[in-house]
Amino acid sequence: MSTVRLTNASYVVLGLIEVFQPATAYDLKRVAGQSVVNFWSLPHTQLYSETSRLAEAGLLNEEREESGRRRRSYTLSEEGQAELDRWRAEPVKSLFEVHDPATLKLFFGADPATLAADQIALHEEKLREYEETRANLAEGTPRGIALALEMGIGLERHFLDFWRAATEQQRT
Amino acid sequence: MSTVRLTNASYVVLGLIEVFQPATAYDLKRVAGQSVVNFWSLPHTQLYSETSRLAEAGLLNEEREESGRRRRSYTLSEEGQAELDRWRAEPVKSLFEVHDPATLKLFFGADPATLAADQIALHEEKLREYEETRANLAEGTPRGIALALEMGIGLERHFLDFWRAATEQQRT
DNA sequence: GTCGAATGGTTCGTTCCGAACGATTCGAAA
DNA sequence: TTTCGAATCGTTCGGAACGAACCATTCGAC
Repeated sequence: MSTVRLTNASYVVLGLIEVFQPATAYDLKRVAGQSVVNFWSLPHTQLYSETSRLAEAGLLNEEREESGRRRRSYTLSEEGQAELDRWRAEPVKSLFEVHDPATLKLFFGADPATLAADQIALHEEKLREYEETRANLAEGTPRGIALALEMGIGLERHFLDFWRAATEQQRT
Repeated sequence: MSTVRLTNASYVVLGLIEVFQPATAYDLKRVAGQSVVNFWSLPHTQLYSETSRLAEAGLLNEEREESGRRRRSYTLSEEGQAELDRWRAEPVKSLFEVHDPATLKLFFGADPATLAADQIALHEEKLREYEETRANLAEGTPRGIALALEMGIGLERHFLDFWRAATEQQRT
């Protein structure tokens, strides 16, 4: 219950737990993998370290199975809920950051057409995934979740347009 | 001259040095700040650690001023050049990753309109920057650099559209 | 010539990342 | 009803990435 610095990764965990509690790190991993990592990427191992960090800080309650897998299961504590609510109401004054290995290589002189072929295939696949998710969205899905999905779909379309254009211009 | 693991950050440094050599970490910081960090974000301190890491590995030559600031100035070594060329020719099999605090908060239930106001202002500012950069682009600018800039501009437009739409839908 | 601001440069503690691995559970074939 | 491979579940660990904080040099204005 020492004070820890809360990062965006912390709020990923708190936010997911709020909805899916009680949940194990593995539960979070599965659900994060098709939602939140699309605009806040993190490795699954961080869900393990972050949950125990937050439990130690008193923002999560931890309960551990006595036998078998000895899973640790988490729920939001009152402090955790309060912290999450506080964060949610607070404004955001910074922009996104991107790590795009393909554009990086393009920038440093790699052949656009070669890059484009691979990137187009990958982005198409991703777009298909998103659209499937959207098709399966339940009735009462919160607005924020639906909006975030639209964000991702729009992003994929943008990248697809970009790489397609990059191939075409090749003839100049 | 031990072997180090080369990361994308390493190629950011190698790629920039190739063009601007001889260059100090500070030189890289300035030039990176308005180009490469837009699609491969990194803190400026990493340019210091990465340059010395690469010098130690023999991919950069380091020369240090004897007096005053005692700046370390770097040039590409033959091995560095070879490594960069190898990397440039190698295909990219992965997609971008994003960290967007605003979409994250949106996803977890923050008010879209409130977020949108701030985000629109920030993205407009960024877009203005990009367009200024484009306006000042020299004649013989390599194609990759121009393309990467278009990528960034398109990205900003996408985010602007998204947040504007998010505000409008508010009335539903 | 001095003083504040801008520039230049680095250190350090923490978080993030991901390869690698080990342990349970499940299902199908023997 | 064992057994073996695949899927699931969970964690460790070393190194890269991050960013706050700080100090030093140089510049410009008064």
